Amino acid sequence: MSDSVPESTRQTLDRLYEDPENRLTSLFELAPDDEQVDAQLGVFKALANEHRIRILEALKEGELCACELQVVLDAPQSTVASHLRELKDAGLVKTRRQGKWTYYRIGDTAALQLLEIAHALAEGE
Amino acid sequence: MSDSVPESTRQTLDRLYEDPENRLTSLFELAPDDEQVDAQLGVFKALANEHRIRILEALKEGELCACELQVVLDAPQSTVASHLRELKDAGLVKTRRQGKWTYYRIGDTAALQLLEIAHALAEGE
DNA sequence: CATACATATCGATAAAGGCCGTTTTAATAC
DNA sequence: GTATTAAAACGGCCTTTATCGATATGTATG
Repeated sequence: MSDSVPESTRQTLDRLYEDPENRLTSLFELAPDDEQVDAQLGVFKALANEHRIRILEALKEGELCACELQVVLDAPQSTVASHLRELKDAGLVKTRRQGKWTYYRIGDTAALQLLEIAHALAEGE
Repeated sequence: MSDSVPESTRQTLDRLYEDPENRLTSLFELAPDDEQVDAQLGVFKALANEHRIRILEALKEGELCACELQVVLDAPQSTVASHLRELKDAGLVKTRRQGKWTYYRIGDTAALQLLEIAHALAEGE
């Protein structure tokens, strides 16, 4: 495995550690597998937008249809629709169709936990 | 307050509810204040990147210097440095300078909670 | 002082994401 | 069937973010 390590890196590590070979190995072991990172990334990307955060906050109190969310966000229909699509794709909201209305609700309480923890974390700074 | 509501919205709500005026009011109350959303947004933006997630995962086990994180990420020095800057600005990591090395560590255990919850959430899909 | 090296910042380019008017689909009522 | 309305998808334009070589800054050592 150490064949893939550039010489410059090896030299750096040589200077830093008694046992560079061992340290190198443990550094590589710190990398989580791609699937896990991709999964986490999908969730955080879905949350990394003001409109989408506002949608989830609004849905705390219960389900709302897309047209109501347009009022909450004060944004055009197509804009709101695309954000709802992203939240749904990420599994953060679920939908229920009733007649011509589509109702959105929180898909997993973990989504609310994320919002709360992020809020608390930012407060603490 | 209802002066700021477009006529089209009012008409939609008229069709939907017995007491549209009341419903409109409660819809507006669903909006959290800008500061809270900004704070949450800052956290999620910082987490919405594969390299930055990998950095935090690597720091789970303890502090690492920037040069070690270059090995973990297998990315150029300037790229890693800019991600570290973002994580620091977001309060997700803290730094300690020792000689010419800068050591990075998790700034708040809430950061690790976010990673875990996001992972679990995505698994459940 | 000069040199070496770790890290930080700058800046140009490339990639990704967001916005929103328009169009299409789907459900309902007549 | 037509008309109406909610929601979804399309597509062009624009803004934001990411990348990474080059340069600057900071910190040791001789």
